[in-house]
Amino acid sequence: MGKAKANKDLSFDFDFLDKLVVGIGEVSQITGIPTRQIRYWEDKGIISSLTEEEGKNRRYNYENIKKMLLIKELTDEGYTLDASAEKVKKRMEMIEETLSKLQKK
Amino acid sequence: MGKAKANKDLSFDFDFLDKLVVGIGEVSQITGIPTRQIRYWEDKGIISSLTEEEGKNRRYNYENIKKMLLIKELTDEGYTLDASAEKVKKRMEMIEETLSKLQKK
DNA sequence: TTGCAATTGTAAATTATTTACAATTATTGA
DNA sequence: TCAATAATTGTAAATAATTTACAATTGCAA
Repeated sequence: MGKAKANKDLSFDFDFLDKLVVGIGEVSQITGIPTRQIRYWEDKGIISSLTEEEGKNRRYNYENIKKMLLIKELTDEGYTLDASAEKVKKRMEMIEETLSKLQKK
Repeated sequence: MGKAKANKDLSFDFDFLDKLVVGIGEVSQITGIPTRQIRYWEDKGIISSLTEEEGKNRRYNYENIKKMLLIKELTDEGYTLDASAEKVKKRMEMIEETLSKLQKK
């Protein structure tokens, strides 16, 4: 197997992450955050979902999920929810910057 | 922002992919393969899901999804379903090898 | 102990998925 | 061409998962 081929398969994962959209149950499984808590955070405006029409199931992309994981990290450390959300904003910007660089490559 | 920090955030994505488990609706959105077709492929034994109990909703991990995408690629090229499945086996091994190397790092 | 932040509980309605049976549409070799 | 097989698609009824809304509970700091 050539190294070039392996890299091709891998770089594709950034397209994959881009398409990745999952429901609240999956997010809960992935992050360990209860669905009830995810909805609460959304009610509070801390996070957001992609869902357009109300009544339809919530959909989250990679960025949303990443954000939840970061917030969870910080609240576990002892920060309040609002403080965590504030801090996460800055980290999110970093991540986006990193990802966009890698996508271009 | 330090480069080290960015790398840390990124390497975390391999853990993320590991935890990633999604339902059939999401897989359909991500891959563009209709849910009906995904179930058909599963019936035929071409792909598999993680679901243990029957009647419960199907769950797919990253490997499953990747496999579907590869099969779709090949059938679109004109290969039969069985031939595609055969070819994909080998490519899957490559991908796993690549991923496991990156996870260790 | 009061007030607020944060989380959790749950019922009824709705949305999404499952299974099972069947029909339809290519494709291929005789 | 035609028959056989591959591949996909349709759908109804049952079940699983999610939504919203109203409320209760828990934890913590002033």
